[in-house]
Amino acid sequence: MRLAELSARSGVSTATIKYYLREGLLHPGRRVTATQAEYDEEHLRRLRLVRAMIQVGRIPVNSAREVLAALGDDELGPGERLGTAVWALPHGPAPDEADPATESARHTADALLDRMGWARDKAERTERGPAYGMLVTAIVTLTRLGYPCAVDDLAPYARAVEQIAVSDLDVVERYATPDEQVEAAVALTVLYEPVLLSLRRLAEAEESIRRFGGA
Amino acid sequence: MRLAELSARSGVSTATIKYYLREGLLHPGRRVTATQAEYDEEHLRRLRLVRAMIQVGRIPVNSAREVLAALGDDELGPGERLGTAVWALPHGPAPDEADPATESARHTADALLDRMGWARDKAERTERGPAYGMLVTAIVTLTRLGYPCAVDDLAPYARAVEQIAVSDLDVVERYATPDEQVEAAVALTVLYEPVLLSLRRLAEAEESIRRFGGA
DNA sequence: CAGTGTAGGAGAGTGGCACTATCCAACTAT
DNA sequence: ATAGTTGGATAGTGCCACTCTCCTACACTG
Repeated sequence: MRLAELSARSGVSTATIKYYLREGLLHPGRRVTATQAEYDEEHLRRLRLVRAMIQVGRIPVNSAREVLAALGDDELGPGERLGTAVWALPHGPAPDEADPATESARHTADALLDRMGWARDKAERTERGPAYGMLVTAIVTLTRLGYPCAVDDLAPYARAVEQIAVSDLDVVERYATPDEQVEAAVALTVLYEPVLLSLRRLAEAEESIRRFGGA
Repeated sequence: MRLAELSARSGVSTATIKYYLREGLLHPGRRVTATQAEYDEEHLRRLRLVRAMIQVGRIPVNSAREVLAALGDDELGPGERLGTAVWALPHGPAPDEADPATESARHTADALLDRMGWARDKAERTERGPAYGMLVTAIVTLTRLGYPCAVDDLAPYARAVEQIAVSDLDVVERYATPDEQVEAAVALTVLYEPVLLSLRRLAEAEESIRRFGGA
């Protein structure tokens, strides 16, 4: 298929596809002549994943490129591919070590992880990815704003996401090959975030009405 | 306190504070002379909330202004204030009704809400806020990308967020006055989102290693 | 095979947004 | 007195995801 058809079938403008090609988010098509190229279903799938990451996941183009590079890196084993890809997913700023509040936030985070039995030692926590840093940063912010976030406040969240993780991995395991599993893991991590956030708001609205009544 | 001190105590540059004043995110200070104004603890608190919404919640300035307007609107009762504020929180595009996939996505969402016993009729679902639309849009995207999201795939998420909502509302109820409760509800909705997302990634990493082993 | 239209590559341009730099008149501290 | 600071107004900056323009090389049509 030609660029125009790729555009029609994906709903993405040709100009934007050209931009993605330039940015290295899409492999160039098979050159048919000096000025024409042929694209296939693989390009379409890739393009949809790119759109999902950028539009749904609000992932910057640079990060998306890194994620895709990790997904397609045949040098790495499945586990490394997944780790590298998820590592490249956007995460806020690392905690500010100069801020004394970071120290106690880290303490809170560690206490929570201990209680949950996750990532038992310090090395695992920092090496496993940026999520631990994201959590510490979030706790610092909450504390600075005067909102409570002791271990007891966070524990219900941790227990809830534990169930979610089980469900996520069940879905991933439905895929046959490691390659598919890795891609699915990245896609589902990103794509279920809006599901999670919107369901949380719905659940809050429901619970709020249950407690305080309508109006 | 003067603008410079407000800046020092909040860690926000004077230039940015001036920008927020201009944009109506902060009430102007009490004018002392023609060229000087006095700010108080209330301004500091408001400024921190603004920073949290914009930096942590990535809420656009325009939306933040609407949220703050709702919070401070004395014409409304507490329930309405909360509803209006949460409504103004950012949400992706509304579902594209022209797309036939929207129809079946809505069906999936409805089935999920029925199973959970949330927002029993159609009117409630659309009037309660944009979260229902967010959910439908997310389901459409997942389906288009070929990822499963039947009711059975979503139900674990819904059950998990149900627990989270209970915990959230427990926190809100710790606050004494309705005013504080409304502000806390908005702040916690926004500020716990990064906590939720980072914990989910940690839990996924943990579960992934549990199933597939390290490396 | 001429004519007309389209494909696709390259680079510059656009628009939105969250700031930020500059200027200036009015004030404050010494 | 005078040097520095304050705060308001305005214009500018930097980033980023596109998007527009131009141009040449083709591909169909008669």
